[in-house]
Amino acid sequence: MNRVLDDALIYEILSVVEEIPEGKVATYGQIARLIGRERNARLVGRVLSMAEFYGSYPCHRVVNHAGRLVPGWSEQKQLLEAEGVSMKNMDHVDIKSYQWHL
DNA sequence: CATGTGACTTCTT
DNA sequence: TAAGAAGCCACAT
Repeated sequence: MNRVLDDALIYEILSVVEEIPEGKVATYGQIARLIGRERNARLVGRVLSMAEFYGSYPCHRVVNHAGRLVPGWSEQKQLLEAEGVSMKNMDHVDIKSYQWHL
């Protein structure tokens, strides 16, 4: 099993991800900053990779700072377009216009 | 134990 | 604005 990461950290991350409104996207760094771990963006990505194991979360609304989608995840593009998020190109979303702001 | 890679960011040249 | 370096965490070799 996987229990390497702190359950508290996972809860915090998933809580924030769950708060992302429909039609908006957030970056790993932004999430990391919200939970007080600005430099731990990598952990956010790792947690999201196994987020489905913990439950159903809108992890498709999370992209990197450049708006690039998750490599090797073809569904993400369709999921975002279905929410009204425009694509910059094949693998990048128009994060400049759809980034989640508090 | 050392190195390198990965759903990453930010600061500095 | 683009490119390089540093920072940080978990995991594979």
